[in-house]
Parts: sequence; C-alpha cells; structure tokens
Amino acid sequence: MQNKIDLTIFRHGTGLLPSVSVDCVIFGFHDSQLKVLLLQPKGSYNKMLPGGFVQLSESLNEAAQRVLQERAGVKEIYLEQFYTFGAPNRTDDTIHKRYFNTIPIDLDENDWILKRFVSIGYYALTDFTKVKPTPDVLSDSCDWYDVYQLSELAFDHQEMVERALKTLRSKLDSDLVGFNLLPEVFTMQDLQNLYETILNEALLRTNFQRKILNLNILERLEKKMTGAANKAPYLYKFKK
Amino acid sequence: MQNKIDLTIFRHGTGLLPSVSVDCVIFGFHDSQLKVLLLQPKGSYNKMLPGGFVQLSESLNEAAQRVLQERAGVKEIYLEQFYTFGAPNRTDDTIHKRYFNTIPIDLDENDWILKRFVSIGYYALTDFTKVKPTPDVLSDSCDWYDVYQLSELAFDHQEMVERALKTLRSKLDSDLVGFNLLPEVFTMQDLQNLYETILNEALLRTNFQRKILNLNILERLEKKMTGAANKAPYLYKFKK
DNA sequence: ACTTTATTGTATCAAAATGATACAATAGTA
DNA sequence: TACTATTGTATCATTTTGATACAATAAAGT
Repeated sequence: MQNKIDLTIFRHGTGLLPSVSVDCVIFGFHDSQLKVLLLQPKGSYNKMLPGGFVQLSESLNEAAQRVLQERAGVKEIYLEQFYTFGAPNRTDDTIHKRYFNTIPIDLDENDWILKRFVSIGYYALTDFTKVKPTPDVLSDSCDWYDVYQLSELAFDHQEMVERALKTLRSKLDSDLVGFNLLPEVFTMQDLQNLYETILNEALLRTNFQRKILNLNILERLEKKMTGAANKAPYLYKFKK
Repeated sequence: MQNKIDLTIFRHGTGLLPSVSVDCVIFGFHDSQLKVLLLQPKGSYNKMLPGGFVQLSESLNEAAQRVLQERAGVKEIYLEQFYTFGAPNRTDDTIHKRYFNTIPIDLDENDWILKRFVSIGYYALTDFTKVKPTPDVLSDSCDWYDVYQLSELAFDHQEMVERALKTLRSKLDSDLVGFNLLPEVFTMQDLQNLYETILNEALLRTNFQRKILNLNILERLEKKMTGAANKAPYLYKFKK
C-alpha cells in the first residue's frame, strides 16, 4: 500500500531541466569507519545515492544542495562537483524503467525521465553526528553505510562512490578545512583516525602530528579529561 | 549570403540528448606560446570553443571526440573531462538566442536548444604541428590563439578556458605521458619550455632535467645536430 | 688550427621535507 | 606509590628540493 505522494517534481514541463540530474555522495565518519549516505528506495531494489533533477531557475550546486535536503534531510553542507556521468546506458535501461514504475505516477512513454540522462556528481565529507538522515517519501530509509562494505547499488552509483572516494583522497589535505568532518572539538588521534580511514592506510603518529600542526589550521584548546589511564591529549578545533 | 547547411544536427527529436552539450578546450604549444583552439562563428560574434550536442547513442567522451572532429577537424585526441558548467543563465539568454538566430534554421521557440543547457567541459593538450584546424560550416575560421592574450569569448567559454588551464597545470606531471604535446622527438629544452609556458613561471634548468629524468618516462636518443653554436643536446622521446 | 661563445650534462653542496626512533610527561589504575 | 598506556616533543637519518659550479662541445670568429 502506497501513500499519496507529491510527485510533481517528476513531471515534464514543470520547470525541470531535461536529461540532467545530480547525485550526492555524502561521506560521514564514525567509529573509525568511513560511511556513505544511501537511500533505500520503496520497493526492494538496490540502495541509491540521494539524487534528483535540476530546476530551471537554480544552478547545479543549488540543485545538489536542495536535492540533498529534500531526499535525505541534510542541509547546509558544502558540496563539490567531482565528475559527470553520462554512459548511454546508465539510465535508459530496464532497471531504470523498473525503478520509475515503482513510483505511482503516470509517465508518458516518451518522457525524458524514462530515457537517458546525464548525472553530475557532487560529494562532501561531513560530521556524522551533526546529520540526521531523513528519508523522503520515495524511500523506506536513509542511512549511513560503511564505504568498504557496500552491497550492490542502483544504476552506476557504485562507480560514483568509487570516484568520489578517489577525489576525496586526493583533495584531503587541501580541502581539509572546508570539510565539516569532525565534531567542533577533537583530538589529534581523532583526526589521524579520520585520515587513516579515508586513505585506508596506517600513518606514523608523531609525523602525522608534526605535519598537521605545520599546516597551521588548528587551534589548540585546553586539555581534555578523557578518563583514560594515560596522559590527556590536547583538544583542537579548526581555525576560522 | 549564406550557403545551404545541413543542420539536422540541431533538430529536436533527431537523436540528441536534450539540455546537454560538450565543449572542448584544446591546448596547443608553439613558439613558446600556449595556444587554444577557437572557432570564429559566422556573423561577427565572439569566438567560441568547439562544442556541440550529445547523440543518444554515444557516451560523453565519444561526443566530445566527434564534436571536435566535426567542428574543428581535429581527430584522435585523448580528451579528459574537467568540469561541468551549469549556471542557469549561461545559455538561456539574449546572447545565446542571438547566436542561434544567425543560423539559418527554423527553431521552435520552445526548443531546448534555445533554452538553458549544461555543458560538460573536456580538455586536451596536443602537438600544435600535428593538428590542422578546419572550420565547420557554421564557422568562418578555426585557429589557435595565445591563451594569455584572449579576447572576450562567447558564453562562459572564458571561464571554461581558465578552469581547463588550472586543471592542466595541476595534472601536468601525472598526465604528461598521456598528452601528445610535443613532436615525436624533442630536447630537454623543448620540454622545459612547455612546462614554463603552461605554468607561466621560470624553472631552474638543471633541477628540471633531474626531475624529469627521475620520472623515467623518457627515452634518450642519439645526439642532435642543432646547427647552434654550442654543445648539441640529446634528443628524447616518451617511453611507451 | 686555435680561440671564443653559448649551451648542455652532470656533480656537488645547502636547505627543507619526510621517515623513523627515543624518551620524558602524565591521567588514571593497581 | 608504582605501574600502564598514550601523548607531546626532540632528535637523527634519509630523501627531496633549491642553488651553484664546472667541464664538455658544436659552431662561429679569427
């Protein structure tokens, strides 16, 4: 049984840019795991990235922001474009049509939504704890999944995650400050954990500390009372 | 007076992907100048990058290759996607309509070609001497222009060139082998010239040589008889 | 034929960045 | 009070990078 759903967003001629969509790869970090935000669409198909279409009045970046908010309840995240996916068969195929047929809406057989479109990929790295994933009406759930343990995803979304991860790794140092990747306040170990999880390799603690401190992007706060049986580490936060 | 032109490519419903285009930023290198390939469209408007639309049957990469061949006569170049441009007003504006009105074709007022579309930018760096720029029927000329001396370009093509150049710079080392940037055989000075032109900064000759040789991507050939009054430099070519 | 000139190939040294190890400091625990 | 685990920092070796020196040499000048 399906609820009534406002699907005007999918209608042709309602101010959407034909043939174009955006998809968001949102990385989160928790329990030393790198997570990615996925929707479980209604019906029992593969999970997918939060994505949607572009309104004629908005830029691609704005579309990505809006789509992320509408479909996953995530707002105010700085998204960056990383690649545009346009293989001819990436959407104009059986799987895709099957997906749209699970949505209770009449679509013209010639509607561009049922045909091929190109998707512009955006990604972000965000503080896991600050985001409350909220599924939209088309989805049963919206949750975090371990990037290194993903089941098969819908369409070419697996490839999207892989390429986003590659981009994330290469931009980690330069874009570090831009990412809202940790709680307001954190220890050096937290940050190293994050790095190691993203890069999927171990780093030398002492040299990592030196490197990060030399970047001059952290502000050192007073000490932390961890409750652990060892010297209490400093707390840091990012400089403005 | 305008010749008869086959413009079926611009018709709606002829197998084109709506709202999507590709544009190619082709860099060439000659006389210590970094050049970019531009078309002078018929009518007296600003020059533009070779660009066009995507057929339903082809991938974005294939579209870029084909468009480049059709519009500029350049073929067999390895193109790489660098960014997708989608500002809402980048095409759906007066300038854009004026441009398409110079083309002798009846376009439905509602045709997507007259509206907004998104353009996927591709770039390449190629051997200036191996390319014979050939304008298509829509253009008066197709030629190389100094990247650092560009006049105003059509649409957002100036921004495209800038961003492509930025990408080129950042990928120069890693993608060097992939580019067909120099003649088959060249000297170390030729290569340094290329680097300096792209990066727009002077490099220390001795250290440049050391760095490049350490990359192990060059094969050293026999000596060159330059005819210059100095020690003859080695010739190199890229390893396969 | 010898010298001069411009440029090339390589060596060398200094400085900076990076990798690896040592060790004292300390919050909690035994 | 001693012990344990982890932290912050110092130190040294290694590698990379920046800068300079210099011998080799193709052609031109004399």
